[in-house]
Amino acid sequence: MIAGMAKTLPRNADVAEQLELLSDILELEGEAAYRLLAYRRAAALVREQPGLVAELALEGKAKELPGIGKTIEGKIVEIVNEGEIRALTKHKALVPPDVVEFTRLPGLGPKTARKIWQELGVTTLADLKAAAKAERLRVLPGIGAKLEERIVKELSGKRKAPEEVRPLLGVGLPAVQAVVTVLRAHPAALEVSDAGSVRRRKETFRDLDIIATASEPAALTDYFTKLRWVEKVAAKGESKATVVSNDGLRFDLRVVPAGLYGNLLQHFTGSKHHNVALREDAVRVGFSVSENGVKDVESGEVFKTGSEEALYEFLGYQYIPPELRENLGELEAARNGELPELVELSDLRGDLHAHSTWSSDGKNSIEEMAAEAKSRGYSYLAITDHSHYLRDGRLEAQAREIEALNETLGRFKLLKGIEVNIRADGSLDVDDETLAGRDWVVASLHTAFDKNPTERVISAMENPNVDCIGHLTARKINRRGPADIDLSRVFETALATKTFLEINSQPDRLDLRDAHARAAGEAGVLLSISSDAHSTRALAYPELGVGQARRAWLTKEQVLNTRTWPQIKKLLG
DNA sequence: GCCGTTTTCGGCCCGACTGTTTTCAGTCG
Repeated sequence: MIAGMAKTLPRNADVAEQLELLSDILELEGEAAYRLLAYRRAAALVREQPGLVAELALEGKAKELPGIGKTIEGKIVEIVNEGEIRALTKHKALVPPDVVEFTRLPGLGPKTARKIWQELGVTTLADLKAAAKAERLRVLPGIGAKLEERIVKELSGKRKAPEEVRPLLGVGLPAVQAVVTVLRAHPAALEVSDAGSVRRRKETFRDLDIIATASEPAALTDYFTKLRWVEKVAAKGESKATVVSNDGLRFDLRVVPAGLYGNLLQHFTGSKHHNVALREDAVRVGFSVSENGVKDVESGEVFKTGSEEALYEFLGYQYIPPELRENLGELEAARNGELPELVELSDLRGDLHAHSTWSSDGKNSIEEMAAEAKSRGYSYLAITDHSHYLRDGRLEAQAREIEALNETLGRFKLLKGIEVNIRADGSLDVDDETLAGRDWVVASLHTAFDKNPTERVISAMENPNVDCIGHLTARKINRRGPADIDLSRVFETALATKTFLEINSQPDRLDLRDAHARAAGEAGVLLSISSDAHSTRALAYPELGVGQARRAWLTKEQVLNTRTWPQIKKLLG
């Protein structure tokens, strides 16, 4: 690329999408499965990278990522130079676009879609529905009345939203924790745990998984389906049930034999990619791993365990915390005994981003916020009300209130903070002299997210009064995508200017997100985990932020507010 | 197409469920 040439590189999501589409199309053409698997793995990997994989590909460094080789790297370069993978352009012309859509229908996979297309000449969704209605699909071997019926039903329903909305962790986590608590109290229950993506603290989820052992499995399952908030029982057997709650959340309970609890908890915690990689590793040393145990292929002996820890140990790994189980390097690190000791919620000593009624959207007074922070065991709380509500002498009045309260709070300290806006031109909406009088200054983007966001953040960091950047990309999960921030430049500037970055714990922000926070940590940037609370209740949000920090492989040392306020002050220089 | 604590060639996770079948392929997680 020519130096200085402003060329917009494709986002990782776009690269991944092209790789996935290519594999879908090739599969419909009958291509060998393992090439497709390689594309799909590469796509999944690309999605989870913090930096632009396209940039790495241009430098010839994308193939250092496990799962990307010379060929796929070349395809990514094609996306940069020509907008699309050449093979994708070519093969798109060979397979009717609707045939790819066929496979999105539940129960209809690539093999069946291919047969319908090739042998019946059906190429559009409308034709497919008509053929199913006219019972013309059942002439094909392997297709019967049931599938025809299903196709008609699926295609008759109102068009589903193009992308399914996944509920937020902040909604699912308390919900699943409440159900786990209720089930544990049942006399038949022995062990009960959350599982699945929520246990891994992934930012959104599809359903909520619970694993249990019980003296009487049927009794526990039955109790589960009769809890008062259950609106619908979608499936129910002796040891497995699925229910939908009155707020639309899907809960899955599996009651498993005690002797297999470790194997099954591991299996149902996932992620899928982690489990696949773990099983591949095991195959190489002669073990076959499944939810039913670890089988020694040669002797036929099966290792079953009630403990997840024992399972990882048996396979030759350190115990891998659920938050790390994404096949992003944790297996290798665990094999070598190099996993980091992850930060925990109880490590937090204070909160550096919170609002009070001085911000018009705040629900509680400073006094109430302080009492709640104190009761959480914190030794400090930064009140960072929005700058625009603190004009015309209100800032001074607020400061006096904080000072007066500090007289009454013993060793607990309220910090005079402020959250300033980074304007569209990169300047701050509060003058330097005012900022210099505050203990703690957070600067955030709140508007014009597509207007030079990187430059604006950098110019804010270069102001010596700014201590921390709030919610860096300003995304709102399911509502607004992230601003296009050049992370490596931001990290570089953060280190040079001694500015911290935040993991904002608001359920719909979680910003920095996991991959970004991991990259920040690797770059040596310290991160604060803060609530951005606008009410006393929201001071509990850092549980979610700590989840993201753990997914980002962060240790206690890499998190700023595991320190006391005097220690932080020293770092501010 | 990718990759190596046997390997640069010859493998590539595992099982449950479903609908279609008389023994299994395809789909799903």
